[in-house]
Amino acid sequence: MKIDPESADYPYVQLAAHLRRRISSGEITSLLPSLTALTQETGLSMGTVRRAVALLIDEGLVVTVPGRGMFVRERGTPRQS
Amino acid sequence: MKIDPESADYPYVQLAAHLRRRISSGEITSLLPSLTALTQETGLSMGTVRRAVALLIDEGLVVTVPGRGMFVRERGTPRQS
DNA sequence: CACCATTTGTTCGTATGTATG
DNA sequence: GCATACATACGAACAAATGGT
Repeated sequence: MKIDPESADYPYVQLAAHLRRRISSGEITSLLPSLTALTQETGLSMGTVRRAVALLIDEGLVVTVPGRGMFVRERGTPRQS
Repeated sequence: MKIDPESADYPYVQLAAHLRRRISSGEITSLLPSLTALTQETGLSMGTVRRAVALLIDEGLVVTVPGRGMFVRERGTPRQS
């Protein structure tokens, strides 16, 4: 993914929007790329990637499982397993 | 304030709870201590203090104004000025 | 059982940007 | 221009959970 530092939107907002699109388009169905994978894809730092994901978690779109990964939350599933 | 590293709660959770109490008790009425003041009071880093405040912002309890400070949101006031 | 690789979660210190006065 | 204060980002470290060897 390309992050544009010149954009009016902050990188973490851009990445969140990008992931939102990849999810709603069906490109990502269950398991999201790991944090480290996303840092490499984007060139962003881990903290910034984490922050973008935090937005999706707040939106109830994604759930995370320590040691496992980050998953697209299924419809009608509790936010926290 | 005292942050207990041995506590089960994370420091940012402890601080958020502490500020919530100081607000609901009426000890803090409008202007909160600045981020730097809170870092000194608590011994936490700026990022961690910011994170605790972010919780209160999400709860609609606090609003921030760059260059001004952080304020207790009045009832019936929009979250973002 | 122990060990280890992977992954998420938190924190730190610092730097830079932006808004206010 | 300058000082204050919030906002974002970076890189690094450490912990905890999971799953496989």
